[in-house]
Amino acid sequence: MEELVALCKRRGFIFQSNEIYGGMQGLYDYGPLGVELKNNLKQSWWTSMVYDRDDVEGLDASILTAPNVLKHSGHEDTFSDPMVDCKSCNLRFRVDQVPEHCKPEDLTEPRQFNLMFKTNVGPIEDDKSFAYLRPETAQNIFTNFKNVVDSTARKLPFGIAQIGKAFRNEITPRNFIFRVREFEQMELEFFCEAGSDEDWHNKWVELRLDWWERQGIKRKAIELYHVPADELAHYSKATVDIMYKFPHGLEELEGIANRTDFDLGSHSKNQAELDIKAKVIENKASNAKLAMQDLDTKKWKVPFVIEPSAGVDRGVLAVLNEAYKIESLEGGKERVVLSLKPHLSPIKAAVIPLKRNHEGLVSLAAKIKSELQNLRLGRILIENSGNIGKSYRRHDEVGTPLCITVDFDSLEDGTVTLRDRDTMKQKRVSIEEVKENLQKMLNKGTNV
RNA sequence: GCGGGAAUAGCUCAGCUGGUAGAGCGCAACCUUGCCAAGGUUGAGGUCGCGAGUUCGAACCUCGUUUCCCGCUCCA
Repeated sequence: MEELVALCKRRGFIFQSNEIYGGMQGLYDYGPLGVELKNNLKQSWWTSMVYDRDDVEGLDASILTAPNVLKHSGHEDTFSDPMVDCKSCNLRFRVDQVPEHCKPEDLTEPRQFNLMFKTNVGPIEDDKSFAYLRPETAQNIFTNFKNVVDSTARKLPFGIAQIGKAFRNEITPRNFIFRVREFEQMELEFFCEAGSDEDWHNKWVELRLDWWERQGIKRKAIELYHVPADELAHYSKATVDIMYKFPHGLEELEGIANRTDFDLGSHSKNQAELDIKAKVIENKASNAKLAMQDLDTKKWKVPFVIEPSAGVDRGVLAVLNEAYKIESLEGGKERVVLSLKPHLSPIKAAVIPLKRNHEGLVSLAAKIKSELQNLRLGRILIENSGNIGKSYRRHDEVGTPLCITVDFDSLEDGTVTLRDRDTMKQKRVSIEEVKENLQKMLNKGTNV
């Protein structure tokens, strides 16, 4: 883990937030290469979830969330607890659940552990004018359910996908970008008929495993965890966690939950008419019926929801960890390589003039760079640091799959050297052939 | 939140019993017809995480604090 953290900082993937003022716990910033990697991972998810399917719509909703939403979702009750620590047994309890053997003099003052961030909205600061920063992206998918159905004429089964920031005031952020207070989620809420929910649940577990494999996560580095009944979240009927062998241990990368009709039911008015299976609290604030009408029976039914919910930051960490390799070369040298899948690589290709201050080489390299960039395949970099060996190693370390070297022969015969990151093999091709080589490389192993 | 460890240049680290900071790599400029990180010359970077205290004098001692790591705890 430490090597990975050092590489991330040295090469501009991930920095500690607010570092020049001492840093802030549980917050990280993505640097020049990190933002590319993260965007590529999100794009791959969006492509596979929305573009490649015919039954999913996208959404990008607000982060600031009305208190009513998180009241009826159950978060206000489950995400906010006054806790005390017992100094003699070293355990923490909710104030109302302290066992008898803990003497009052051993207890600390109760402290509020509110996992949801609040912020003030509007000019007046009082108890009523606040909003929450959403603790998950799921809720405003549910609150937009009717909008999406009405504007797209969707029928069951169908899904709504969203990628976005979520915030949790974790007590102990830890393990680099694994557990942080501000993070990004990629969530799909897939709505289906009650009764078909278990089949869809199984299907989504398989689909998600496939996707992670296509991002370079080896199947044997993953274990499925069927969450036992007493550990299930308040909304869940069944949850399967995709556990990945992170550097710090086996932990959750994605959770696929069967949220039943809990959420749509909770956010609906006139619940008694809807035959809701989940236990929901009465809702007098909502003005909507989040249900679908059965055209045969004319009855309104609340769909069940299967939720594959993946952490973007955890995904970045997993992908980096899988790709990170140290190879031993002859002469006792070491080579650090990030064998990222090409579609995830922050830089798709580096164009390197063999001699950095030779005008002919540099301008030909710049021309090639600009032509490749126009293919819109991602970032192409002109690398002009002078020493060819160092340039190759540098790009190995940041995962650039292809290097294109312009030398003196290039000026004569219009050919360049292509160098492959994983095999270190080189081949000579004409400048015209570079494009198709690059394209072929990027198509290899993507989700398309 | 508790216990333990750590923080010195961009990175890795040195700095003896307190006497106002060093190395290698990296970086920048120039030179080098150079294809897998170790060619040459020159140069720019740090007040030693932050704040107090002790002392004639603190990177070094004391206290506090921030951040990171490990173990607990917590973890929709």
